[in-house]
Amino acid sequence: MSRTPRRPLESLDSLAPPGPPDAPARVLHELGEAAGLLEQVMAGRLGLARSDLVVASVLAVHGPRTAGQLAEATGLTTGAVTGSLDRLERVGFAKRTADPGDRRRVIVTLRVERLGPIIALNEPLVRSLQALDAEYDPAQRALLADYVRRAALQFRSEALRLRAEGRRSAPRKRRRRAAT
Amino acid sequence: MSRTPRRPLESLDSLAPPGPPDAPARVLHELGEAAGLLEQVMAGRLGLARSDLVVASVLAVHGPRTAGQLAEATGLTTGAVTGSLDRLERVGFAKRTADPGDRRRVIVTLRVERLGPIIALNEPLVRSLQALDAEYDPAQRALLADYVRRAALQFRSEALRLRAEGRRSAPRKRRRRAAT
DNA sequence: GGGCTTGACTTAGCCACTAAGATGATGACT
DNA sequence: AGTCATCATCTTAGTGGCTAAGTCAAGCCC
Repeated sequence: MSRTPRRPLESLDSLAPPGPPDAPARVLHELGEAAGLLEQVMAGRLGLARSDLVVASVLAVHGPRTAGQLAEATGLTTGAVTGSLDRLERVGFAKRTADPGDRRRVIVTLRVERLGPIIALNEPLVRSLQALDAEYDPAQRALLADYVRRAALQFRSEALRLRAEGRRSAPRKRRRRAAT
Repeated sequence: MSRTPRRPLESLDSLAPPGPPDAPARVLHELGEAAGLLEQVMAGRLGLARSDLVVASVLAVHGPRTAGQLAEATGLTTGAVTGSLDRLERVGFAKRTADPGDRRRVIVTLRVERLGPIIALNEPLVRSLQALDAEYDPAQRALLADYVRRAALQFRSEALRLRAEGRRSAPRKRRRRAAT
C-alpha cells in the first residue's frame, strides 16, 4: 500500500463541515460517514435494502406509523415505502394493520418478537456505546445528549427546508437524455 | 391528522440505541436519521445518487483517494464506485488522474472550484452548526468533539468488523428465487 | 349525494447496484 | 529478461429499488 497525498483541502470546510479541525461540528461528519457504512453493511447482512433499515429505525424510535408518515420521515416516495414494507413484512420484521378510524390508512408496526437477527447484529455496538457513555458523569452526559439532539434538529430542519424549497422551484430535474 | 399510538417500545432499545431515554447514545440515532434524510434530499437536488454524495464526502474529509480506497470507505463494490465517479466527473465535481507511481491506480480529486452548487446547499447547515458550537466554551467543545469522535470510531470499527465477519461466513446471501 | 381531497397501492421505465470477469500494470522469483 | 501470480480499475450482464404518474377506495364538506 503506497501512500496517497494527505491533507484535507481548506476550502472544503463548508462541504464536509467546517471550521476548526477539532470543532464538534466537523467530527459530526465522520460520524455520519461511519454510520452510513454500518447501515450499508448491516443491510447486506440481513438481505435487505438500505432503506428498509431506515424505515425500521423510524418505527423503532417513534413507534407505529402510517405508510405516509414513513415516506415523509424517510424522504422516500410512497411507492418506495410500499416496496420496503413488502420486504419487511416478508421477512417478518413488521406487519401492516388497518387503521380502525380511517380505513384508507395502513399502520405499520414492528414485530418485536421477530427482530432477533437485527438486535443480534446491533448488540455489540449498543454495548460499546453504553460503555462509552458510562465514562462520563451525569452532567457531562446531559451536555452531550443535549448537543447531539440540537445538532440532529438542525439537520432535520435543514432537510425539511431544502425539500420544501425544492418542491416549489425545481420540481424534479433528472437526467437529460437524448430522444430515441 | 388523527393521532397514531405513541410510546416507543421498550425492548427495541437495542435496535435503535439504547438505554436511558436521554443517554447520548440514544440521540445519536436521531442524528443519523436526520442526516440520512438530508443526504437523500441533497442528492435529489443535485441530480446525483446518494452514494455520489458519500463518495464526495469521503474525498472532502480525507483528501484525494484511489478508487479502491473509496470502495473500501463507502462499502460499495468497485463497479459501483466506477459508476459514481463517472457521474461525479460528468457534472465536474471530481476528476480522475493517473497515479504517477502506479499506473493501475486512479487517484480521484475533488475539483474545489466546481463545487459551488454543493457548497451553496450546505452553507445554511454549516452556519447553524457553527452557531451551535459557539454556544459552548472551549473546554465543552473539546469534550463534545472527543465524544463524537469516539462514537464515530465505534461505528466505524463495528462496521468493519461486521463486514469482515460477513465476508467469511455468509459469502453473500441474496434472494432465494425459484429456477427458471 | 356530488365533488374534492387524501392515503396507499400499482405500473412503467430508469438507473444504481452486485457479481463476475476482462484488461492491463506491477512485482517477485528465477 | 521472462514468467506468473497478484493487484487496481473498468466492463458486462442482470437484478431490483427507486421515482413519477396514475388508480382506486375511503373520508370530508357543503
